[in-house]
Amino acid sequence: MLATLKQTAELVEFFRVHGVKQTFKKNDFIIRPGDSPSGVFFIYSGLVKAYDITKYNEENLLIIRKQDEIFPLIWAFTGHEHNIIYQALAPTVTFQISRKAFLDYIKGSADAMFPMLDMTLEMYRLHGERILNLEYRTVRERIISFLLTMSQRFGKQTDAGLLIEVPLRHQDIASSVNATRETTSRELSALERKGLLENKQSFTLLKDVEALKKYLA
Amino acid sequence: MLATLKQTAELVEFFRVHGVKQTFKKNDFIIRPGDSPSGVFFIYSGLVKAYDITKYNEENLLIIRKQDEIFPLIWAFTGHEHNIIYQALAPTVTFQISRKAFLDYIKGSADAMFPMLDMTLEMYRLHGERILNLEYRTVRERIISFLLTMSQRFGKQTDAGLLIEVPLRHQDIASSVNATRETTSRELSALERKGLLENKQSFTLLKDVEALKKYLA
DNA sequence: CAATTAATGCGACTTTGATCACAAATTGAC
DNA sequence: GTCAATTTGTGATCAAAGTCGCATTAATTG
Repeated sequence: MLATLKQTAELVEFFRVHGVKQTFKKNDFIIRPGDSPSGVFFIYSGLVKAYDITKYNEENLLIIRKQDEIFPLIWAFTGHEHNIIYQALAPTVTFQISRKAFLDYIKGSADAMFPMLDMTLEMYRLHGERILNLEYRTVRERIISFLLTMSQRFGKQTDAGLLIEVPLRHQDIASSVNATRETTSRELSALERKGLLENKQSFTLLKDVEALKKYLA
Repeated sequence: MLATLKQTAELVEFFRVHGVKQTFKKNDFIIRPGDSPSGVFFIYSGLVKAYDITKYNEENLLIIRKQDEIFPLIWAFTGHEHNIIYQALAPTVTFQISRKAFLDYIKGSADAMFPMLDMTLEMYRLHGERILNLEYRTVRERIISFLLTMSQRFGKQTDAGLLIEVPLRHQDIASSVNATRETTSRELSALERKGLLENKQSFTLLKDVEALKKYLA
């Protein structure tokens, strides 16, 4: 991390003071299909799913954003729009400011640049991991690799295993690993039957991380 | 772009003055398989291919870097190592400095942050495009989408069509679109036979961009 | 400019995973 | 809590692309 705690705290403070607070329930849209972003959002608490709709009308999960992150990141800096949908995956509080106010602040505050660069590097790194994940040739391997990557960002160690408290539908996982929902359902069932994990609509529990990693060797 | 021309010029100047100049011939390794980066490289001129080797011993092309870009980007900032291989795709001149000197400079110069953030955003955006590309269900569509994306970054309009003067082997394209070399060869041949493009080892010419785009509709 | 190495072309065959089609289960809304 | 909507489970079938194998062509190097 380049940014200091102080720099990060200042950024949060900027959004709290100058931003418009909004609260979202689970499944509420923050940026709807086809909408232009109305401003730059800072996630004060909660989880936000970013996805797009393919030409086959399927959701393609791009990334899940969490506390202290900003979206839409590329638009915030470049103004470049893409048809990305942002939807709360959990009760979420955001602070929103206009793109202009955001850019003015960033350009005027050297300190604010550090958290921004950190965040952008992290998003770049995450996308890089997703690309590397695709090297695996079977859907099973890619699912395992995807879940292990998710656990780095969202996993909590419990006595039952590594818990990922993120609502992931099979379609979400499927699109992340470039497979169909059906194949993904079948593979998840197979892994559950082996006792390696437990996948529910509100969480995924990796019960035997070591055994899962063996699949990737 | 956040950075001004002046800020970019200063960054180039920093590397020129403090960096060690190195020249590479086509196909020379800059960072070899298994090597730790010896420093942060700035591409003064040329083209650099970043790829990794899969567990099936195939090359997986990650990104092609060009003039005014820095690599390895994530390592430069975070120290996080990846087994990424960097190889010159054309005669290339770089200036190399130590990671420490790089970080000292970045942290001390607010101006240097802007080109860095621009660069990182662009890399993030490119990876995002690659992920979106995978929404296409057939190899043919993904190849076309990949080549169109490449043309945004490397394409030059000529009277014969959009010319991408980058040496792309079929394996490079194949790994970028998650297909095998063989399938990619067959699809490229089919597209050549239709007169839509011409693919040689040193360049790709998109002869009928409109017809190619129709495949993606 | 040979000779060696690397990259491409393509046939024949196989397989993974896509597709289609519902039933069952889970979740959300009223 | 009940009903509707969404999500998941799974069988049967099929095809797109993977695999294997080797000939041909292009590029590199001494």
